Amino acid sequence: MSSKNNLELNPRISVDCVIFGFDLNQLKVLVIERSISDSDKQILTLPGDLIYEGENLDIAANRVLFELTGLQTIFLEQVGAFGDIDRLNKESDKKWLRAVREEPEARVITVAYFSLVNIHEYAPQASSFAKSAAWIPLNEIDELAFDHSDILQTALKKLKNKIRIQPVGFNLLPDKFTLSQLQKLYEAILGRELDKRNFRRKMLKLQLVEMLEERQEKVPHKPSQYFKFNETNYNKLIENGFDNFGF
Amino acid sequence: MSSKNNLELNPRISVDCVIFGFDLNQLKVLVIERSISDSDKQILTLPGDLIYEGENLDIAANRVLFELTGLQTIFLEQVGAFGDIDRLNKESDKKWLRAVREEPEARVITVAYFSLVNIHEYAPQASSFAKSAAWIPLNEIDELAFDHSDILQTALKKLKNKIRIQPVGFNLLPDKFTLSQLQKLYEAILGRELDKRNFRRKMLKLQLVEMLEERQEKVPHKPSQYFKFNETNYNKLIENGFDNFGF
DNA sequence: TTTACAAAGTGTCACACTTACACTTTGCGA
DNA sequence: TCGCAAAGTGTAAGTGTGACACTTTGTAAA
Repeated sequence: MSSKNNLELNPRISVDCVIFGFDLNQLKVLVIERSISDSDKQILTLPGDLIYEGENLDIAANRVLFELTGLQTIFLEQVGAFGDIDRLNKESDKKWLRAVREEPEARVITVAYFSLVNIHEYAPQASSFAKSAAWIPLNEIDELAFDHSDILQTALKKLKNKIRIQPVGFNLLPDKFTLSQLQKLYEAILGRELDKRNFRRKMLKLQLVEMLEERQEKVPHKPSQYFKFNETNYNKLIENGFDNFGF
Repeated sequence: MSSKNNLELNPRISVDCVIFGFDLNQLKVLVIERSISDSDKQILTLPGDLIYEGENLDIAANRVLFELTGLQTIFLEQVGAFGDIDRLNKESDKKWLRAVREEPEARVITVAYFSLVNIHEYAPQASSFAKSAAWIPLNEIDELAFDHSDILQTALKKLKNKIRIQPVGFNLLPDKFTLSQLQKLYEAILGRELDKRNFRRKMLKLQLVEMLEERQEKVPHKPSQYFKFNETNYNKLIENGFDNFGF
């Protein structure tokens, strides 16, 4: 088996992470601005890299995410594998690959993961590798390198589906939050507005949240109560889902 | 980079298929009984194999499925990637790998797909490679080789989730079928019994099915009407999903 | 101190869907 | 003609959804 042959036969494996964050207002995504050394051409990518020899996929995903952004100990859920033959074939992307990869022409199959984090607990730290990691609002991202737009869209679809049947928000919100903030999160994910009264009724009926004594201070309007998640019920609902599937 | 090093660095990629079939009574899964030449030791696996150089994942999945079972032109939906370091490390599995694979010790990451087929339209044909392909009732499968039990469970979970929000059955049932048969399918997937009247009401209200003129014949009881899927509404519901997500 | 502002918070009604439940019908075959 | 076995059918109580508008309250500016 020749070296060239071998190179083609055995694709490299990478992992890419779609990290959603919420700043109490907007849904954002963590992206890496990558540039070829001493040039100002930049490409925007999801945080990702090749896995190591003998490294489990989910461990690799956590490692790569940490190396590129400083984010750690995150629960990552798999989105799927993306392996189209031409996924790295855009000319603008190949330039970057040639500058950085040992075997820039090699086929790479990537396994994508996604997660939700509280944006304020996780200020990304750009590593030396990436020029910078940054939170970008979902609706301001127009093009990512490689097939990363595709990966992002698939992850977003998964998140939208997830929110139908499981509670979401524990990882995206601070310990105490207002119901309006939780509602904004749902609206950001679902991409449409919800009725305030109906939303509150639902959340309280599910006993997903509990009212705290504390309320907002120094806001120029009626201060809202703070709530916290009821962890027991939250986890129960994660297990069982909260719709009845129509039967 | 040494050859050995290279072998470890670059995992092989395979695809595995979880094919669900329904015989109007039970949910079954297509498995391959694989044996090491002239021995009677057998292992049970999902249909799967290594992908070719330069072959897209979903095309590989269709090819491998066809080669092993004769099934063709099937819509395959991705389940995910399975890449744990020790997924091929059971001693009983390694024996088979050593007999069949060029590099039996190489790491293999697999991408799993699943699909639903009408069991009567797709009688699997064992190829020369596999000793035999067979439909086995879901509840009679106790152990599969490698991590294939894990893959099967993940695919089943995906199917259960899918059925909540999308119609299912078009591919699993013959052109004409009775509502009891459709109900049995749902019960098989969900793993619990459903109320006959409520089930019918729901299916008819959704306009998912249409009553045909024809009815059963020569059954030793009141013959049932045959129904067919309303393809337009079926596809519409696949697009939009049929629950309201609670909001 | 009064006033304006801005977001919080609250209730109801009509409607649709879900759940639980038992008897009658019908064609075949003995 | 009788028995069987599965098909087929209706209703009532309860629960969730969707649409809708006004009052409350703390802050900050006048």
